[in-house]
Amino acid sequence: MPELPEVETMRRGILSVVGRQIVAVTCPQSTLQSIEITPSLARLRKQVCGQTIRDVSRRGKRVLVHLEDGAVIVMEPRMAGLILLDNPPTEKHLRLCFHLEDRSVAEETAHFLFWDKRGLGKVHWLDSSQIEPRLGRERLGPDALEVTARILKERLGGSRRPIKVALLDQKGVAGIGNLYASEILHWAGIDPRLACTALTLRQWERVSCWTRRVLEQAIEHEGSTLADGTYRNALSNPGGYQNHHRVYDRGGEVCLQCRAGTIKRIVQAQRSTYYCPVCQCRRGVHPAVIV
DNA sequence: CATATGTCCTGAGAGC
DNA sequence: TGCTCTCAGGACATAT
Repeated sequence: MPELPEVETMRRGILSVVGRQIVAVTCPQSTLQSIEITPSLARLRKQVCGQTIRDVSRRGKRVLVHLEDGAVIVMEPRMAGLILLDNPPTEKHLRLCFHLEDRSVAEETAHFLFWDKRGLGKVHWLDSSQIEPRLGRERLGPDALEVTARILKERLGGSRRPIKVALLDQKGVAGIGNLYASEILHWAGIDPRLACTALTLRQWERVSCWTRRVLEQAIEHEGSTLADGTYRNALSNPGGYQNHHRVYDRGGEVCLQCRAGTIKRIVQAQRSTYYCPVCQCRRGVHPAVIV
């Protein structure tokens, strides 16, 4: 579930590791299958031990830990991964521990952790020459916090796919996932089934505007912790944006915007989409552009 | 080329 | 109670 707001919250949560040196990487005992580490755990260890962390950045839904030699550790939480300073929800799902040099200051963390309940997450070590080909514009679109109407129309406007499905494609725009795609389109008042080719510039303006607003608001609330309780910030505290959801997982409930419509759940590209048929469906739209 | 579908993985919850 | 089944959706591989 972690999307841009959750991943950004994790990034901010571990910023205190900047300036610290990694001294060891351990793979805590687990009865579960190991997550994918590339090129390998041995190589990761060899390359990062002794390196000082220069920065922690984010690209879409990935966190990049920048090392002094120009390489990066890329952490992908995917569905159920967390990047933590402490207090993992379970010991069982601890996948990687990056140990930091001991400064003998009790308040300072001695490590940061990669925890993953389902094992779908990934950790990569990339040298400086691999960063652009793996994470550059050819592979991932511009960050969703930086989109404009012009960028959206340029990158998605030619697609015949429904707008909701196109927003999930990380090659178009990076950072939007299933939850926020529904939320953004609800605020923008746009039918999730509408083909990208049918959107007007005015509608792209609404999408870009609400993309930034919804994601920024969600970051302010430190992301969304759903009913399963999996998502946590770096200190293992839940987020708060779930209390502000307008449509996601609210199928059958009354629309909080118009108080008239009932939130509908449909499936698009094997994923749930939630929307309000009153707020988000314009009369007079030709049926052919609803895909 | 664009778009669609299958796959990985575990835990939660439903139904019997 | 404990079993089996289905579902959740990130990103990418493979198919159309």
